[in-house]
Amino acid sequence: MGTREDIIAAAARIMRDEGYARATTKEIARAAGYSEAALYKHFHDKTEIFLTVLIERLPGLVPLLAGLPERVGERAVRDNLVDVARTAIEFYAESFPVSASVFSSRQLLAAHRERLREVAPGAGPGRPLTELAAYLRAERDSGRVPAAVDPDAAAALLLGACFQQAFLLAFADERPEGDSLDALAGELVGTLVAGW
Amino acid sequence: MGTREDIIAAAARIMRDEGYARATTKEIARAAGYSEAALYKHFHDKTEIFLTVLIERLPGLVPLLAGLPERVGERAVRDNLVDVARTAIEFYAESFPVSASVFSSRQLLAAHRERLREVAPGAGPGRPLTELAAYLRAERDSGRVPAAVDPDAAAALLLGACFQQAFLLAFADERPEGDSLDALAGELVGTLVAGW
DNA sequence: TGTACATCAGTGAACGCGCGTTCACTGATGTAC
DNA sequence: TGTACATCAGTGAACGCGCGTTCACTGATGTAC
Repeated sequence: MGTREDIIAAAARIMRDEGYARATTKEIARAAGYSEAALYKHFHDKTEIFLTVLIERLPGLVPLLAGLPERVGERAVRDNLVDVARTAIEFYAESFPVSASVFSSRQLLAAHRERLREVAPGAGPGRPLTELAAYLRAERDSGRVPAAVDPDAAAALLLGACFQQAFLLAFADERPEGDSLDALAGELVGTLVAGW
Repeated sequence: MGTREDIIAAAARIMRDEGYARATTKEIARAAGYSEAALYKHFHDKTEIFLTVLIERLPGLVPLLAGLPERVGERAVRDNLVDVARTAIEFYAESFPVSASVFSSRQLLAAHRERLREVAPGAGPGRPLTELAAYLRAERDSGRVPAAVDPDAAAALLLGACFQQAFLLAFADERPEGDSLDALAGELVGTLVAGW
């Protein structure tokens, strides 16, 4: 792992565990095992470190959702959705404290939006919804989901619930735990698809 | 409006419009029309100002949800839910940037949780879910919602979706706008209750 | 091969700045006699 | 009634601190001849 990666990893860990306010250049440098001055050999300023963490260290939901198209027609739709819900809750719970920091100033938010547009157009917090909706649409076309179901709204309901449940967990300073996580994912999906 | 209220209002406005990082004592004092020193006649420190804003200035969802019990058996359940969804999206969109700031440090989050427990036990970000679930349970008992519906999961789906949609709006720096807000609320509720 | 120079990751120490906070003070209002 | 004192909201100016950032420097590695 190179110096740059050390720095990003340290910054990500501090932001997640201690919060954005505690992620000072001094702390990041110390945790990474370099001098503060070294940070500036690899990044233009502190904002760049933060934005890099946001973009490079939080791919998270992409792997599972990218695999969804292959699951069309495989296993029960319901089981696929429970997988999605479980993963989404875990992902959001871990990333929430870091992502939320982007709202600490208007400029930071704007800079992040801009960066995202340059580096990974189409990505961003709305991406998972689009991908899940695409999966549901495909299943609907193949007849495994009723024609009347609105894929976008269904995706918004399920991922929205996961997002908020993760927020509530983070707020209470709890980690999503195995059994109750499975139960929660099952109940959300069960209720969503109750009429399908 | 007394000095204390002036200060809280100014702090709330700056936090919402500019972000937590910009809400310095200097800015708050200037916006409120007092000296910085005046802040310390009314609050112990800056954290207390912030926590007061969080607790006193964001009652938001309480009014509508408090009115829900009276609506049991009145109007269509679906229409009541659309009202809830519309209000919830607006509320979350406005409060998200401020609430998110609580994650900027672990201590701040802990202090807020503690404060909430002292001042308004039972309140907090999970409260709306509890209240909406109670409403759904009451409607279920009166036969207007199928017995098979899980009120907690249904409330989590609907309010979770509103919460995340508000996040997406805030992220894109957009305000929820009339027509599309109605449409969104309608689609979410329609999809949720499709099978009821 | 040795030698002279260039490059570059990384450092220790300092920098200025803006932050939250505190100080001694003012001036208006209330109170006792 | 006037007078002496207490109280208290609010101020201007300063404080120390920790922040992000920059500086001149080092020492290891690569390169040309």
